[in-house]
Amino acid sequence: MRDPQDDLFKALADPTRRRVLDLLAEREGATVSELAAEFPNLVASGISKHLMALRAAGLVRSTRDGRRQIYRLEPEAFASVLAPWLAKYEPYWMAALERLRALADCAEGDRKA
Amino acid sequence: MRDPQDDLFKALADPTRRRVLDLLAEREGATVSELAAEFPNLVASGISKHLMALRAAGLVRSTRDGRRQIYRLEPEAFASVLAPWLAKYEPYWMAALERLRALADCAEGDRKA
DNA sequence: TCAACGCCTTACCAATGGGTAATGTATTAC
DNA sequence: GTAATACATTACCCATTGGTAAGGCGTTGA
Repeated sequence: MRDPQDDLFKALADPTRRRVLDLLAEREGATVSELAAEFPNLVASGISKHLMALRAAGLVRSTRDGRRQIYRLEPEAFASVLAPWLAKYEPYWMAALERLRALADCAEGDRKA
Repeated sequence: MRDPQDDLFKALADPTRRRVLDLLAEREGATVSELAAEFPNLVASGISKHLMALRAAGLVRSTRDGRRQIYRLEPEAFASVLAPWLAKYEPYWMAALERLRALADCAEGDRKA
């Protein structure tokens, strides 16, 4: 896998990896063991492998702190790979997004009523 | 696979399927054979399977026209699945996106100079 | 110094998934 | 009616991948 776009989408294809991203978005940095604690049905080494994939895709970044390794979200891949890809379909989903927003506004109106 | 988010990201994980989406975005609707013609190293039935996956993910929609089947982009999945997912990371990649835009502006400035 | 810790790496297994080939099913053309 | 077209579907093969278990390497604390 050399294509960064392919790396990114392959990395996002796994639900465990998406959950890891969610956790990192909430916590603003976490160690492997902290993340592994959130996955009772998984071994720590498995999380490590997932983090490798996320790092290869440029979605996370790791810094050493003693014997621990802190993982954080790396927004660069979002901007340099995902955003350009999304831009190609912008005319298509913009319209649908507007409809979604209208629906949300409508639902909000219902709650207020 | 029951989770729509999982279906969508799994569907986007394959480069052939992303290319199909690109072609559909350019052409505004195409048949299976038209799409298959763009993939010399693939058999038509393979394209059909990919289109099934894309349809299951809600990324494309198909309408019958006699014995042909026309496939189009379905923006609904973009808006109802992808957009909410992106929204969670908006604070992260917004900053990076701004930097990217600044870089683009810089490059444009260079070309003008 | 040495044992425990935190993480990475490797080897390996089972399951998934992309690919083809063959068959089935409408639909069109002759 | 019959043949050809346009896809869908099924069965099957092989490569990839998620998962575990075991071992390695650097770091920390006694």
